[in-house]
Amino acid sequence: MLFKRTNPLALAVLALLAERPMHPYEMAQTMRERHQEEVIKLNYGSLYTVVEQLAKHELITASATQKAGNRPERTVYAITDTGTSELHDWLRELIALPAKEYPRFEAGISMVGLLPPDDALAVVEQRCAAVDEQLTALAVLLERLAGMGLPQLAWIELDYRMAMVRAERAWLTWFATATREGTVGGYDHWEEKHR
Amino acid sequence: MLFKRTNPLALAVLALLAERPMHPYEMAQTMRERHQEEVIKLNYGSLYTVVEQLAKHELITASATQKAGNRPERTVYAITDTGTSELHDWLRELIALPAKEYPRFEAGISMVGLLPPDDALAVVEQRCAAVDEQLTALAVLLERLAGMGLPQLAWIELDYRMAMVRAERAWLTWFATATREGTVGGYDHWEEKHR
DNA sequence: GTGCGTATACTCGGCGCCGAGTATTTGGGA
DNA sequence: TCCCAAATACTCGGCGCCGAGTATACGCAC
Repeated sequence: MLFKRTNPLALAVLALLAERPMHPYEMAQTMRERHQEEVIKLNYGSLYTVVEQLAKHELITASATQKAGNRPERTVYAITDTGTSELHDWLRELIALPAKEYPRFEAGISMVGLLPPDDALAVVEQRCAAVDEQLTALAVLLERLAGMGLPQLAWIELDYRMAMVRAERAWLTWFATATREGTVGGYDHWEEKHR
Repeated sequence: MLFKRTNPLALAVLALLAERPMHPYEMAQTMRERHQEEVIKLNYGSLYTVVEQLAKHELITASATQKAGNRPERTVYAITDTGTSELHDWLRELIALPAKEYPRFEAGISMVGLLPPDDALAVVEQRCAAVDEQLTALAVLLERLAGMGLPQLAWIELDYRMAMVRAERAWLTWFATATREGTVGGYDHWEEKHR
């Protein structure tokens, strides 16, 4: 059976083991420290299943079982050669080919016509405010990282997200004003239906 | 047990039944016709489980089991009052509150430093091309829908997506040139590491 | 030296999602 | 009228993901 590139957590594991051998719990710690959990969903259950999968496909191997002090045994894993090439291939694929995804907001906004126009306007304005907060939070974080002397490449994904969130913000303001002024195409029918 | 707003397919089911009673297979057909499957992931397995869940929570009810011709029995469902209010509440939540999501590309680009700069440039340029195709496909679709006389509200989610894809395209060209010219922060170290 | 909160390290049962598979019916061509 | 492809309508076993739960060990206070 071939390895399936489903859970990006497996990618993170490969990337971490490309640096140095680790045991699963340490991977989690490291991901936390580096704010990687912002980009890749992490939870313990998935982590251990993913590690097991990778081991089964020999992309990583249990390199040692240490016992530090009287702690329970820890299985330390290391990346293999096939693992390294899988890491690079997967990475290339992830960047080169846009994946079909289903953002929740798209689902929501596609049915906005089911809400009365003034309700719709209200919730869109709420989202505007929330998105503004995301934007300032991101700006603060970028400031801090740049201040720490980290190069842009180390937080390039935040740069990307900033651009995306800004674009959403712009679209939301457009839609809000178009709704407020009744200039969005089909407004008359919309307004009439909810009276 | 409370109903959990996990699978957006359940939202689609509620929205369809808000129009008129239907049996599951008909829901799928309708979603296909309206290109809703572009926005909300649809597959038969999930559809029937989701319908069952909704019925269990009395957001919908089996209103009849028809037998058209000699076809197998079909269970027709209808939305309830609690179902209708659930639909509106969920919709409001979906629009008002940005959900934490994990786009695959963010995961990929966050590790772009693992690839040698010229490899990275190549895959980013591949993505540029792919995104351009998405853009023209979207433009064609929008053209067609507008030509059919449908109001903008009927395809507002495509308008949103268009804005997002455009923003991604812009960011990609920026990153590509910054990589090509070596002006992205940390380039020297990146280039040096892969030699 | 004893108590207790926190960190460490992992487990496990369940549940939702998936999609290929099944069985029947309809429609159209030869 | 016989056959086969396409449409109709749903089923089911499996698998990946989840996150609360468990158990031990360390360190700090008093």
